[in-house]
Amino acid sequence: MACFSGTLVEGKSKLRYELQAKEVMMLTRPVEPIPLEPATSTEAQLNVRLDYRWLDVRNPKVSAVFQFESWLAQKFREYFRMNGFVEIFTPKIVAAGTEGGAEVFPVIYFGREAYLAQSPQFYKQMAVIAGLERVFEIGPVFRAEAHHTVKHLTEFHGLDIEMGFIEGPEDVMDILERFFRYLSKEAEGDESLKVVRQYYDLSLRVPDRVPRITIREAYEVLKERYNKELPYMEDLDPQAEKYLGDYALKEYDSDFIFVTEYPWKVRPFYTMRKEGEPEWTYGFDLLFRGLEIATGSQREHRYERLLINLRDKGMKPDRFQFYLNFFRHGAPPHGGAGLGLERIVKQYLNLENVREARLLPRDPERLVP
RNA sequence: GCCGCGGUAGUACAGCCCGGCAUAGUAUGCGGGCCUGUCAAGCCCGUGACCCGGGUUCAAAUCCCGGCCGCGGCGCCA
Repeated sequence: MACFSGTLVEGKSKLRYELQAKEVMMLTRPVEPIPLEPATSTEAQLNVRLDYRWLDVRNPKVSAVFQFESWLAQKFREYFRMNGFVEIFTPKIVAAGTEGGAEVFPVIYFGREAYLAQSPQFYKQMAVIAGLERVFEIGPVFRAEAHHTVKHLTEFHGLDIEMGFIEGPEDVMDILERFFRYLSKEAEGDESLKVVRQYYDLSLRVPDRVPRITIREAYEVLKERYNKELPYMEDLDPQAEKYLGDYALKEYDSDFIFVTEYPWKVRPFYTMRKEGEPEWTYGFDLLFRGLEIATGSQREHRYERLLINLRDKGMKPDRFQFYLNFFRHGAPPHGGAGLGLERIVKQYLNLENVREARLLPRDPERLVP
């Protein structure tokens, strides 16, 4: 690595300029030839690039991803603070997983069993109940699922929001929708994104009204337009998500679509069930170009109902007593959502793999560098 | 976790199906040279590899088994 100083003059080279060096300072001398050429690093396979990430990211096209990610996180913070949300910082070492399932990483905490937080879910709700009213957090989340896909990481960054005194899940969707509209507008003119724009198309289709369809409507659309039949009351599969992304684009000129009123059986116990139709919920997903980037819902804020929900899920209330306690002294109607930072970046920049949107990705096999 | 495909120089590929006909090929990189205001390009020379462990066979990069790793899909999910 070296530092050159001199005069930049016009030259005959491809770049049209050349530096007439007056001084060359050798900063450090490599101990071996470079294994990955920064200028062409993206021609190598992703796993090789990740092995030599410090070289790969010297490629301006790669570094642009992280400049954009930094910008995006900043805009998230900016937008929600602007709207009265308070940034919170919740523990990542926790006593229980959100659903109490096996998808958490166990850690030994002074001889006791603890886990790496798979979401700030419980604590952001607590913060709302505590009177912070509207909160958000940007923080790491951990998932111990052995996924081998282009959209899963075992460690990623969650963009979480939670808001109190809502009228319904629409309030949460409204603000998410507005956030992406804001993002799109900001991305258009931002000078700091100049380099990023050289490599990536930053235009976003966010119509005045982002489509919202119930999952029951989605079943119909899938069946009629795409000849894709999903079992009733089941979750969308990846192909279905892609179809719905296509549907949103063609029918609404939108990169986004909300799918609402998910079945109770595929949603966590803290989700509020639909009034009069307890088999359905006020839970929704947000699809961005056919990929789930956010999950949200109105939460159940009534203590007795939470107990019923837990029982219906076959879960032991005592394991979640610390969480249930939050609701013992009154809780406002509230709701929120969790978004995946890397997934948003992946979809926004049309990257092929979420790993590209993470400086040092962790997956079931990769632990270094 | 399950299924499919794969693992050959620093990198990207070919060869493997039909085992010996290979001193394992090509491109690029790297080292040197020629050429040339410089760089790049072009040309020449050189450098450097069969994932690991078993098995089959006279003979394995090539066939079989196991492991590890990689890619993708699924389940699941942000």
